[in-house]
Amino acid sequence: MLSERRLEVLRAIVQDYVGTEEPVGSKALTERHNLGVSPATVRNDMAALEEEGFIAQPHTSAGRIPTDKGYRLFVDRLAAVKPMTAPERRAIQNFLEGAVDLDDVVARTVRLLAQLTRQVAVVQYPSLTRSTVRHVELLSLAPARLMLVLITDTGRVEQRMVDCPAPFGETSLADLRARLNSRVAGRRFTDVPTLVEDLPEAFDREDRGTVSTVLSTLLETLVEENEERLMIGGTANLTRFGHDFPLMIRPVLEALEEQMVLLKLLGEAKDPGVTVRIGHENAHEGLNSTSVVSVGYGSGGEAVAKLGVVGPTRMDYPGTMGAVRAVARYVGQILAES
Amino acid sequence: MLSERRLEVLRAIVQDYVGTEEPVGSKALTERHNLGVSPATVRNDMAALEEEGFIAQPHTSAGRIPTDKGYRLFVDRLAAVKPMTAPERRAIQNFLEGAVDLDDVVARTVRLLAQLTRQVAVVQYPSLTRSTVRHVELLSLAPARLMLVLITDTGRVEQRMVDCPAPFGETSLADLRARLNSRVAGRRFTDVPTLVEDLPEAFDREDRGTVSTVLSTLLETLVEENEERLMIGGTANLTRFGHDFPLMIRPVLEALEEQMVLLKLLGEAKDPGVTVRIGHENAHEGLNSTSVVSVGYGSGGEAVAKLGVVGPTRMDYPGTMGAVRAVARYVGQILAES
DNA sequence: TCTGGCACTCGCACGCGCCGAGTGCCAGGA
DNA sequence: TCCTGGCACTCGGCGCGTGCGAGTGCCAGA
Repeated sequence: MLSERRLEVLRAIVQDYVGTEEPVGSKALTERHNLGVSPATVRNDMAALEEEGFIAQPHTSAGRIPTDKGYRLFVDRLAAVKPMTAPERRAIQNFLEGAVDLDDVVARTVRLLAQLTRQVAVVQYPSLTRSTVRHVELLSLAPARLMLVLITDTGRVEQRMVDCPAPFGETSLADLRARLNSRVAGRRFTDVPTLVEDLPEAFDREDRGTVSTVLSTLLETLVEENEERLMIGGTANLTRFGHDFPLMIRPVLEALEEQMVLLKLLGEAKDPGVTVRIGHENAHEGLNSTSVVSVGYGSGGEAVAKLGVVGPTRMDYPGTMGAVRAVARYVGQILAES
Repeated sequence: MLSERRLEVLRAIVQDYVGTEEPVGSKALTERHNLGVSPATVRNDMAALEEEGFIAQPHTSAGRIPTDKGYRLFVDRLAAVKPMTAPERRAIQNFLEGAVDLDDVVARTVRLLAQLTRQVAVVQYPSLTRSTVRHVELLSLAPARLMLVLITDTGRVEQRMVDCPAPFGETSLADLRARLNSRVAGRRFTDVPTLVEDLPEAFDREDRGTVSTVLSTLLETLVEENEERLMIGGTANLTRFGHDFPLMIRPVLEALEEQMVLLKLLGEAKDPGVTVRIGHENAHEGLNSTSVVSVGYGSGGEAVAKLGVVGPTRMDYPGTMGAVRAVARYVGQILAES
């Protein structure tokens, strides 16, 4: 129903508005893009686009700006993901390769994403529930006090204190450690509960309490949504939001401080590729004037976590999507190596 | 040289300005505080205070606002740290007690501080170099690939990958693990280098390369300023900075993103009690219009790290100092228990 | 040394008018 | 049928002048 030219006009509006941050009028459009028609024609097209809800006027007698619906159409049908250039790809790789441990990988990824996209970057730590167990370690700190250390194949390490109901001998400890590891090492975390179910039965009556306590601590660690962690960065980029930003920036900062909000935000994107949520498509009210570009990453083919950026709806979608996708790819590689 | 009343006037100015965020004039001062003198007298005092550089006028014929020097005098001589109330103290304790591991303690502390002070909170992880070793763990991931896990008495856990120059047997590994722990467990990290110096000599020639590699990885982990980590939160509070904030907020956000800047900021405060750095006293330019209130915390008497808040120079110093001190105290307790 | 009085300053809010970018509509032409 | 040039209209932004009021400095008198 929308003619080819009208789509072209929409694309031109989005591109100009993203560049100039100012409402774009019919005359400016014809001057900067050779659409082959006069401003008057463009005006008619604009009226039609406005009728359909793809663009809007901030005030009468101003230029047009894209609506969320307009950006949606642009992303879905008018824009191609812009691939990174070779030097950019090399830079990404170099930057990530120096990482010394998982925290470092995540921290570097956040900084990298923030720099590349000039937006706020969010990186989720590899999910425990979607990883496999590399090793479980038990340390005796005091006669009735243990430390449980959990290590995943993605390099993530979690530790928990365990207060035992009764003192636990060094031999029992070694036994438990060995049995635990032989059962769960290399297995997926989601399988752990059933794998250790009958473990207490292998121990003396007096040790069973402690073994159960250790196991329940282990299982608690895996409870979804407790185990998720993430890191954000590049919040200084929010200051480039626009001239009217003082009122925009606060709800965004507030939303970014809520782990739950961000996790939901990333979690909602089920798409295997890059997902874009524009303006009001985001459930959280504070993020109604932002877009979220996210993608899963993982060491193998499977995604173990998500990463993405949060920026104004008026953003360079092709470039941002390209950067996000590229970074996710390289982070996956780095994790596979470690 | 400054009479008692003039100090009283300064105190009144600081208090009013902190409350109203607006320059305060002589008339308003006499109305809100019973100084026992007329506005005209206060005006003379103000002129004197301005002469000495404690207060300033934003423009001719406006009220006065305190200068950095004025705040400094206020903090040093006119203000007492405001202790937390009993319910507040209970709330702090309750909030921190639910923490499940060190990351959680730090995360909760950041949120707590940000909420209590309504400012940006910064919490440094317990320094490795100022902690003692609880345990060193070595795991074999592949024939020539180890994972080194370092656990401190404050609950901090660091892990590193080690690529061995030669395959390393399971018995050698157990041997190294045992020797390493018997030497360093319970010792201060700063002593570790000398304690492990001659360790390679106890091993067969073929294993020495690997042992050395492990040790140098261990030592690298301890290099100061690489090993420091921190967490920040409450950046949304920056939006309460003032009406002129758009230009203020960016450099602050940028400074907060630089780990190094923050570490220096906290590191500079050598005072055993609460330290306050006001405005231009902060070396970093972006923080010239902010004040930093920080204090050391630790499980015992000794500080293992710092925490604090960053806010506008126009802040409630007594209250902020009280909150920071109280939180530090409770975090110390929590760490001592774990 | 403090106080009341007084003239002065100056930032700010308000109202006004101009300018110009941008629009919608319409009649004429391909 | 679709495009184009022309035209009248709208309205936000900007510069300017004005009045107001909070606040000041200074001075003479208690």
